Amino acid sequence: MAGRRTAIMEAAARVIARRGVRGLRVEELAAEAGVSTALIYYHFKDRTGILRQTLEFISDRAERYTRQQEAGSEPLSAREELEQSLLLELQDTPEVRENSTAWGELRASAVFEPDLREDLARATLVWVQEIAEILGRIQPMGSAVALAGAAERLTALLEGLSVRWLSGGLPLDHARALMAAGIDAEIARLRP
Amino acid sequence: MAGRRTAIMEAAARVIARRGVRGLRVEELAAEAGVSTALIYYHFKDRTGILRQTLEFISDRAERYTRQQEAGSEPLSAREELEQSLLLELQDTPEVRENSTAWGELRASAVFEPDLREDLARATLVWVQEIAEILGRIQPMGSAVALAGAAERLTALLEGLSVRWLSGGLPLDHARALMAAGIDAEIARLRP
DNA sequence: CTACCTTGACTGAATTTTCAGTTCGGTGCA
DNA sequence: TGCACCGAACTGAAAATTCAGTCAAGGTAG
Repeated sequence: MAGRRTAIMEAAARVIARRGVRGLRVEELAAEAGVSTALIYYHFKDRTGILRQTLEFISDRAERYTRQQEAGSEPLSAREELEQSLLLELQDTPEVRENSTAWGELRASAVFEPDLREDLARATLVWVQEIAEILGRIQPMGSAVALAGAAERLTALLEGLSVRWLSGGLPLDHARALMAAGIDAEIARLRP
Repeated sequence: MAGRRTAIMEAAARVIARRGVRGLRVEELAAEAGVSTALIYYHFKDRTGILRQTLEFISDRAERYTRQQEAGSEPLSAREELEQSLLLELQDTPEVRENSTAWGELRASAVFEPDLREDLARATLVWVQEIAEILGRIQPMGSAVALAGAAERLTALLEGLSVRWLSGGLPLDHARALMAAGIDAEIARLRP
């Protein structure tokens, strides 16, 4: 039902999280997906095709994923929503780790592969706008430019902290504390 | 006099900036350094060795490079020094681009290669402490913890903005403006 | 002085390894 | 009948790594 094609991309996301884009071996991918290598070439043109499609898949998934809000419990304040949304990416669960790692790889790869930039820019824009919108609810009198700026900084900060965490230089709880303080600083800055 | 060994690492930094850690081919490196591939193996154990040593080389160079201060002109205020030091990394000169790109690659690679982590952590620590020290001169009554936190955030933010710039998603002047505002926010946060 | 050795830097040309990508006979199933 | 798929061998090329030696500088015994 999920479709083998999708299963392959899901597996690719896991392998990328484990080995990196450069470290993805199509044989390992086949094993991870429980599929023959031949099938991979049946569904995708070549390795680059796998990568392109998977990275697109990842960025789509990342968009959906941040939007996983309201689950029946009491509605959050805008401030809580902001914290939740940003701190969501700093958790040591397989799912988050996989997504953050893959996202980091996507960013890093885009430095050398212009092909990837468009998707990346689009996904980033959506994300930034989402954060800006929440910030707008916290500080309704903030100018659009100021809100957008704060959102860009917060998301960039999160990415920066995230790589440090994933590359072993920053314990998770410390990263979370830093992020929380960053949110404070930006919100404080929005009121004159 | 510079020594072939050093020349190889300099060439490696250039190749990494051009192709990424992932894209470094030892044959291309040899060509770039004007040297035979065999010489590379004479000086370095293997490809991983080249990377390890080069990345150490890059981080040393980056330290020196940020410290390029007092050049006869009037002494800067601590605030100016902070801005200069951080915005230095957001410039479109070949040298800065090369260093930033290579540094970003180092970070990204460390996610998958634990070998690289130690050097990276050490270099990051030195950098953070340098920034914390400058912040301490701006806000002498700030607690050490608060100063360190602000320094960690500012450096992480810079890294985050830097990859976005290098991956084409963020125009340089905008990145600089965001960074400057981030500095403001952190300094404001340091005074109670 | 000189013939002989040693050593470190270096090279060109293999050799070996690693992968992407292909092919093909065959299976299950709708 | 044809689509989705397996599996496993195979090809070809790109890369990494090694090898057998050259060359120059310096030392040293006779």
